[in-house]
Amino acid sequence: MEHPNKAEAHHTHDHAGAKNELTRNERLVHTVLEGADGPLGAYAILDAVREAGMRSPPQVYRALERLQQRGLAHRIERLNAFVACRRDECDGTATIFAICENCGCAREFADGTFDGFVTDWMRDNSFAMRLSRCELVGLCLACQPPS
Amino acid sequence: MEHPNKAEAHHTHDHAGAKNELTRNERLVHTVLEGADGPLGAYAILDAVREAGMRSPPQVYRALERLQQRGLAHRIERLNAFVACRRDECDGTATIFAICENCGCAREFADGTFDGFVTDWMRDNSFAMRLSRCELVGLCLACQPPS
DNA sequence: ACGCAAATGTTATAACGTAACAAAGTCGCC
DNA sequence: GGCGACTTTGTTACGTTATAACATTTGCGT
Ligand SMILES: [Zn+2]
Ligand SMILES: [Zn+2]
Ligand SMILES: [Zn+2]
Ligand SMILES: [Zn+2]
Repeated sequence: MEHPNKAEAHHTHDHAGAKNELTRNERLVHTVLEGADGPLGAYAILDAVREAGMRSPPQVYRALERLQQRGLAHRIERLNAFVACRRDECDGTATIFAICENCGCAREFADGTFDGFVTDWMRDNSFAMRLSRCELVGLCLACQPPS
Repeated sequence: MEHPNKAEAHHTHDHAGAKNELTRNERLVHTVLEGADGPLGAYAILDAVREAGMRSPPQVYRALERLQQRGLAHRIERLNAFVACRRDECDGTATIFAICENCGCAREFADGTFDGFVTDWMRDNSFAMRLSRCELVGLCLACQPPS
């Protein structure tokens, strides 16, 4: 049983500042994610940046990894896809997504009650948490059948 | 943007009852998961059941899908791996895992505070939830460096 | 110019998952 | 028993997602 994904959550500066420190490839990928209307798979991103000069999966995955470290992008585990973070204060350690099964939209938010639950649980159970991920799956308002 | 994973959460009977309704392949896969000391990837499961006669990935994935529907197994998104559920009342709609990055163990639990947060949020935001998944990532007690 | 570290580029391959179709088992019904 | 409908199983072949390993270039301090 071995493990991946040391990718997330280091720095805690604000997004505006972090965006000015991006390398060329990071900026390319981030721009694509910001312009997308929903989560994008790594290979969809690759297609979008190919003409700008990025041609192979490792280039995209590396950029994504660093964007996640800076809290500028998140991976949605359930979809194997990535989104740009639009919450300025977000450091990527406690994100929640509401994912629509019909249109594929993924709305990111944070919640104090959730944070409290997580904090309490890790204290009570001696678990040294590095980050938490919560994914709510269902239908967004626009996709629900008329009442 | 298209979507998968209609696999979860139908029936709500208890596990003991559900286990007696398993087909041959479902039972094989479930037995392997129950005997494992942590999450297993689909191909690891395949290796474990090969001598019993299951020889191809679709067979394993089909069994896993039906075990998940019955609440007898869960997929851990972050690990692309599967575990047997050990909570008798679990229907798979609101599971929480604490995942250790060092030893790979995944402890499943439920929590009333979390359920309340989820219920409130979906009411306040008109989101028709089908299921929720929460994955806490860090170090389990056994894997934490000595204080 | 030289040395070093970070970033980028490239190839090949590993790991995870599914579509599509064929064959065999199960069960009720005439 | 024979037939039809449905479920389960078996098999091939492929699609999608992710990473290992190594080469090259870039930026920068000395
Ligand atoms: Zn965020
Ligand atoms: Zn929707
Ligand atoms: Zn469970
Ligand atoms: Zn551990």
